[in-house]
Amino acid sequence: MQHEFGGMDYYPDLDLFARTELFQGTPADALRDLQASAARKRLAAGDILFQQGDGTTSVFVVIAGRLRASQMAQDGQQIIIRYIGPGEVAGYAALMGGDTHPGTVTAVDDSHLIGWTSAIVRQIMERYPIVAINAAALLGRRYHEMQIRLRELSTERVERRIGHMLLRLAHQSGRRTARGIEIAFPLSRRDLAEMVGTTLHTVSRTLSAWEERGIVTCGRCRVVLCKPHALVAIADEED
Amino acid sequence: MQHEFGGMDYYPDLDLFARTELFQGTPADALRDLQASAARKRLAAGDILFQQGDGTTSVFVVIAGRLRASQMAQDGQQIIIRYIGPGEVAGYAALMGGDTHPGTVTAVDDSHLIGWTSAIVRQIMERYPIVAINAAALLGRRYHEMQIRLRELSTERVERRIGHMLLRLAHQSGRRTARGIEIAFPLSRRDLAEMVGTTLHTVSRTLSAWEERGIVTCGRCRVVLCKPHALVAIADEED
DNA sequence: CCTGCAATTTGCGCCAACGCAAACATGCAG
DNA sequence: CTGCATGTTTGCGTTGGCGCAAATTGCAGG
Repeated sequence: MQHEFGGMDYYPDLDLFARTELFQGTPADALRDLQASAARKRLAAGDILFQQGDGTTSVFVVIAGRLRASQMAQDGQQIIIRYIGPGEVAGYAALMGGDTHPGTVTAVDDSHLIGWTSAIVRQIMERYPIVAINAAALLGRRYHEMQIRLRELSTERVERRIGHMLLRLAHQSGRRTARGIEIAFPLSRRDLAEMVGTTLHTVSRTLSAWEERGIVTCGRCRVVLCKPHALVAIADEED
Repeated sequence: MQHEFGGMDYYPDLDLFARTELFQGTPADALRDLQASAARKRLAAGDILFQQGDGTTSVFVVIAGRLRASQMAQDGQQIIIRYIGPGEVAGYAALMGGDTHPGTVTAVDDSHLIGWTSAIVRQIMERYPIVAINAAALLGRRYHEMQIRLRELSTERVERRIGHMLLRLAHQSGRRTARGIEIAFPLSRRDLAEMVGTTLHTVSRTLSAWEERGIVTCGRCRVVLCKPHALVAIADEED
């Protein structure tokens, strides 16, 4: 629904490159430099890109596929921070000069990425301020997203939170189908629960109730929004 | 406990300036440029710097005092995002090219700030990449903070969340006193509740219980941690 | 010193959602 | 085709902490 990054191109062309959230607006010669110093990486669904606590070695830009960023506490409880799609950055720690990755990033679909080491990224940002400015913009957007989620989690009931999250996911990576808007990557009840701060049981019950009312259709790791407007009503109605 | 920004200096000297999270590492001539284009601002406790939804006009750096950043939903429910102290940035939207402020910022103590318009900030970041890099770093740190709070809010009980938050606040702006570490700005039960996602009633009950055990001492809008180690135990103990 | 507002404390009833448990689907491996 | 692992549904008892209400305390302004 957002950018289109041309399927499975393994060697992305400059044009595609220039539409990336980190590199948009970068002059063409800089893009060529960048491409020269980039490392390509393929991941199969389920593969781990890096783990929480790992030393920060690189920043990655997603060319195709989708990944999940998650945070874990010592006791094993984990939450999902966000899903990362084409054009977006994975491994922001290297952008901000952090020395370890604050979360784990896992591929949820087969994915293609390109990466740069922290040192190179730093040089690039010093030479081409637009890249540093883009980095600030992208981190600012994510910070803002988190503020909103924190507010939702603090003040809203579970049903409404699930509604908001599905709408957000549909917006980020929904795919129009005959039955409605489908979340375009495998999303289990547990995943959804770990995004909105509840249990898979509660998510399951909620989705069942919605399915009864024809608002959604779901299968194993699949959710299709049949009546998005009804979801909006649930998520935003006064009361 | 963190930086010291020399009390009430209204015209901060370059040295102080250079210890700011946004400008550290900036060359001296740039700092002089910056100072020339800055606008000074004083706020009394309770004054509003800007409100959620306002058009983004400026970024501010706190020289002295303390402010509170909050987020409000349509229904009036609000949460506190964070407290902003000396050396920190208020109004990050202008750093990331946003066109409206995503939250409201209010002074909780008499405060001194210096500010730059979005346009000037943009120019500065283009001319001195270190400033853009610092902006990315600072937004990254806040993003990371939010991830941790989101995880706590998702997975931990209220008592533990209150414990973590008090420890965090003490770390950011604690002041050693005879009785223990005092949170160095007015913090009501309601404020604490809006930071950890609960009600002022629950906060009050929790603090009362802790006061009984000698872990904290509190008054009206005051909290002193008498036994920080006991709080750490509550916040981090297994189980 | 008095008055009034705002912050705090505390009691009590209730319910949304959790936790556990058990049955049931679905898709992949062999 | 069959079995297994993983995901999903659903029932049921429990409870943390919310919501309401009322009493109390502390601070500021007159």
